[in-house]
Amino acid sequence: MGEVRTRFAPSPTGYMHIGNLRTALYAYLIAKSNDGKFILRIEDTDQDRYVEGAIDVIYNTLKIVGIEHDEGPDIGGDYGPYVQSERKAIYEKYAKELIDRGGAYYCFCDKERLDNLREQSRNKKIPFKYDGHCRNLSKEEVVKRIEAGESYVIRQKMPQTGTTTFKDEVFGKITVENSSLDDNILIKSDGMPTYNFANVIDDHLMDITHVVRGSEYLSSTPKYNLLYKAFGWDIPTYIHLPLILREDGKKLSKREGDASFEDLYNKGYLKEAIINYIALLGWSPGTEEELFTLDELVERFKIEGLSKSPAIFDTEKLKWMNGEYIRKLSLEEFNKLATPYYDKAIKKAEVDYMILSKLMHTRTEVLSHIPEQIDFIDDLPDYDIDLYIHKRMKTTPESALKNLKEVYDVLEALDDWNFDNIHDNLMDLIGKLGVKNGQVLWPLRVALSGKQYTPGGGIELAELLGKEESLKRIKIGMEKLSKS
RNA sequence: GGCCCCUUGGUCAAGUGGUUAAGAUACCGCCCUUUCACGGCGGUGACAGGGGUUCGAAUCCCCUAGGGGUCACCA
Repeated sequence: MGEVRTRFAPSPTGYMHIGNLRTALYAYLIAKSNDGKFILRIEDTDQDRYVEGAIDVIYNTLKIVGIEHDEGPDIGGDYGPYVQSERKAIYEKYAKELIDRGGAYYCFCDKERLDNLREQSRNKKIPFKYDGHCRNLSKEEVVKRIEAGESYVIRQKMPQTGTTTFKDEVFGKITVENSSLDDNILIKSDGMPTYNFANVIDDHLMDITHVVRGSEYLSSTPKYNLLYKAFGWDIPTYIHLPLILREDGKKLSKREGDASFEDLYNKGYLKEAIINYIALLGWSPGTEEELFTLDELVERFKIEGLSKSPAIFDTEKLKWMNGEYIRKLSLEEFNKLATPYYDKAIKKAEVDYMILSKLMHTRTEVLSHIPEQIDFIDDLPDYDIDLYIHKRMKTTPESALKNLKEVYDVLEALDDWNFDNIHDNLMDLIGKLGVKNGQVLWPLRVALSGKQYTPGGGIELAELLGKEESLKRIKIGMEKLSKS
């Protein structure tokens, strides 16, 4: 076999949802794991759906995640142009050839007639199929009507008997009755090809060896096969991918599912985690490992590892995996990524972000969750003194008040405000009082944060908030407690 | 509805005729511990159902059920 060539052929809708990205990933992996080429082709034959800037979304996403194409509209290649709207003349030529070969025909049926047909089949409760009205027009009549300026499309002429079988690498052999195949439109009345035609022409002309796409194309693949046959072309290796479903089992939709790469990325999921996670939706390395970089995926990827059944996109697991990637970051890297989120939550207080990052690093699964975890830094929330009661710690409002006073005095006397100093002095106090750590530290943590859970304990928070603010908050705590 | 496809714990999944049916996540418990988190240890939980084939079936065949895809001058 020659060089493996795969392609990712999105239509520019301005939106890269997770399923599309995964298709791109797999196409890339199949090419790269075979030292092949990965091509980007833009399928923009639907002019009504033109979206400004949509192609940039595609470029940007691929660039961010590191899926680099070897050929494409932006970088060229030997098989261009890589934008379908620029290949109009090519499709036209092949459509004519196909007509000559008897695999297609001109059709002059207008929308009204078609709608009528559709209405009829709906009433009869049978699936709509073009009735072949124009299938056998004479050449003369066709010429005459075209010259008269009648609008036309070109339809594929499906065999009316027999079956068509094709082999898919993941789904195996699939056979359908030719009679169930509709005479699809190949060239629209605006002269543009439909996907049904363009994908076959382009895949052939661009020497695509492995066609990778979602399983929603499974049912139209026989038609494409017939096209290849009509032209006498080699049929590529088909690799249809199982769908990715939403948590409720429905197909991903951009309306509700919100599972676009962009959304996830903006929410604070790391690109490495997203790629790693979606790689595992529908593919398994066959081992127990599950953390892979893109390069490692290239190394491990095998078509045999693809599964047939659809996978549900599970945010919980993505979260966990994102946490894994965050924990792998160095403190400095984490700090850098977290800073914008700190800025969002901290407007007034002056805190050392590196100290904060030490606390947040193992406590962050998704970056966007950072602000709510540190919302107490700017403003001490108005909390209930019940917070001072901790069963296991055996703290009560009374003991809390007593120990808070002790803490206040110790901390107030501290000149050098750093973790070790705070720690040692507080521990001394605890020793002197002869109580458990929690007796002192729990009330301190509550007084400083006013929250039930915080990143870090009393000592860490004291260091973070600084002497002045810490003392102020402890005082507030004592006041609350003595009032009760 | 026709056609096509799919079906192992809540989720992702290994498994290709003989296994105590992996692992991960989630959940629960214990340990660590100044809360939480991290980390460590342990636990609950699955072959959709029914028929075959076979000495033996999660693995092969059939039926049923459930789910999905597709039936456009969209891709």
